[in-house]
Amino acid sequence: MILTPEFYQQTNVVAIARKLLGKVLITRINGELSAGRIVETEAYSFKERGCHAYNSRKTLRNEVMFADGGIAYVYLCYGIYNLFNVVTNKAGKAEAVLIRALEPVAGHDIMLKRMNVKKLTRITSGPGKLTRAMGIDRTHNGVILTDSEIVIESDIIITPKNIVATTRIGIDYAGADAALPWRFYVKDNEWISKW
DNA sequence: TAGAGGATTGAT
DNA sequence: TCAATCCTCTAC
Repeated sequence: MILTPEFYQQTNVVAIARKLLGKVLITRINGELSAGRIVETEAYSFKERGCHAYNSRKTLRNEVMFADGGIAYVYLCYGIYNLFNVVTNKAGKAEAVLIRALEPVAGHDIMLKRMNVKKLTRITSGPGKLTRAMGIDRTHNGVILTDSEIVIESDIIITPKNIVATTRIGIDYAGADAALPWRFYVKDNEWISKW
């Protein structure tokens, strides 16, 4: 079942980041279907420095974060990688969940082709890599995740004891907020970005 | 309008 | 440890 706008518009982005573990991200780009189970996420909120929209600072890039939850926020990082986020909360409350790793469940051949590799080895283990494998790029910024080329469906439930909470990656500039335990991943899963 | 830097990755 | 690479934001 496709996740509803109500799911995305809950007001606790950290809770949503936890619940997204086990869900399945599905893309149908140019008619090519691929899907992956979400095994690693990070939460970002306008309330803390790690977030592009810290202090509700609105720019051309992060504008979609200020819309109602349930759409994609895709942006270019380091000039090379597209990073895929799910916008959450209500309009005006800029929060999002970064999808950091997937476990491929369908469309393996398409992913291998997009990555230009032959073997299915950790091709979705990292935020920059999974967007390439799934065919996501900046043209998908702002698409509706409940009805578009990109959707997320509910699937298995990850029980709390199988969820690991730790600090986020690559946000040293965020000062004290870099210590927030807002990164979540499925325990012992071989597809997470780092362990 | 120029300059600095980044929610990363893979090779050295 | 370091370069690739280019868009975005900030300051002048």
